[in-house]
Amino acid sequence: MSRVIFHIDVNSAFLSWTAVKMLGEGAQDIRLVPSVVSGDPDDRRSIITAASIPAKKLGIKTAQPVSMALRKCPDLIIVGGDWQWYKKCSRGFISICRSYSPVLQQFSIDECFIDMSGHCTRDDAVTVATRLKDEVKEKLGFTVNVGIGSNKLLAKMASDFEKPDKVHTLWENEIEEKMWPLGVRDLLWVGRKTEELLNAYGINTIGQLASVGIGPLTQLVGKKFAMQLHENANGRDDSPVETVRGEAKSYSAERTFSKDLTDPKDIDRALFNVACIVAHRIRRDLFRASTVSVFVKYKDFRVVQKQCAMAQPTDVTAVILNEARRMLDDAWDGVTPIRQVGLGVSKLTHDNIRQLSLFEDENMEYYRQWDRNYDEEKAKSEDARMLAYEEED
DNA sequence: TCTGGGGTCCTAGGACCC
DNA sequence: TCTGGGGTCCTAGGACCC
Repeated sequence: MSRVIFHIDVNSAFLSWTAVKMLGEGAQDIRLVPSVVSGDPDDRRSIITAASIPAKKLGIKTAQPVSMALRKCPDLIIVGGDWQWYKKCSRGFISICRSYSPVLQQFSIDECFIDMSGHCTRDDAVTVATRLKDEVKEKLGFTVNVGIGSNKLLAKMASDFEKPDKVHTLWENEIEEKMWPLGVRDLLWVGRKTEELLNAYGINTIGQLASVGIGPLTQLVGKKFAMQLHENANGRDDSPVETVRGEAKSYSAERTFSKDLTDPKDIDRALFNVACIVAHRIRRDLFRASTVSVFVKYKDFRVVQKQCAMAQPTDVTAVILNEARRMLDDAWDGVTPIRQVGLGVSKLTHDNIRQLSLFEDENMEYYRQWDRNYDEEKAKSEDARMLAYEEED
């Protein structure tokens, strides 16, 4: 049976959302001038999260360092992000999409797929998609692109065509004309490394990739990835629109320093901070973790990672931090300057069985109380920020 | 020019078991 | 003492996504 899938993508999401918020505060519309959103506008090491179309026309792209963008456009407007506001915008956007079809898969904060099979036909798909996009614009004040196809891959490729505020189709009979002339990099799952590899073998367009046999492709990228690339380049994808989001498999947090650090005290302070954040998140989601990992990134971007399995799963900050400290000692020579430090947990479980251990740290109850205090403070400050936006409604 | 932060999945090698 | 082969788990590293 043939399906009708929409992929809906907010145009320059963080920038559009920030623009809507600033318009409400009486500011100019930053979408109409060269502007960007970045993590910390005052930090030269931060990178661009979203750029306006006028900024993109000057060669400013997402993921570029702010310092580089400033060279291209000295009077660039740089604004910081506001996560609570973005979540509110995202909820409004998803809720409108869901009213068109309950079979919805949220792909990220600003993208989703909906399965429109049964809600519209191929013939009126563009009309319905146009109505959806106009409804978002009218009710929420920002624009989206809608891509339409018979599967998720084609829909997603289609939404990436000309922006903003557009509806595009990519049906099977349009693949040759609309998709095959594109460079391989435009295909989902082909990043910089794979592009370089394919180019080195004379495979430059998606059409060329589509005609390469599985055998030669397997030699290049391995069997699993070869199968995926071959199917996708030919426009095939039978994955369903998944309405239930799977549970998280890992949590992590990292900090990049404004200057590379060598003082163990500074590095330990950062490790402490990320441990608090990660442990708080797993407690919030009622998880315990069995594996802790720590990583450092050096000046030259070389990354060293250590991971270890714990005797029993835990959600206690102090326990996680101690493992991380031990591994960091192992990973870092104590001399080489460090750019970034991170901590992650995985092997998550909801089990709440605490095995009695003869060697349980006698301070454990103190640690748990410390965590409860931390969680309370965190909840209070988050409620306060959220409330600021809820009151506007 | 000099590169954030948060995730997922895959691969390869070694340990260990049968 | 030396040998095959399969399965699983662990760790390290690397690719990709937004």
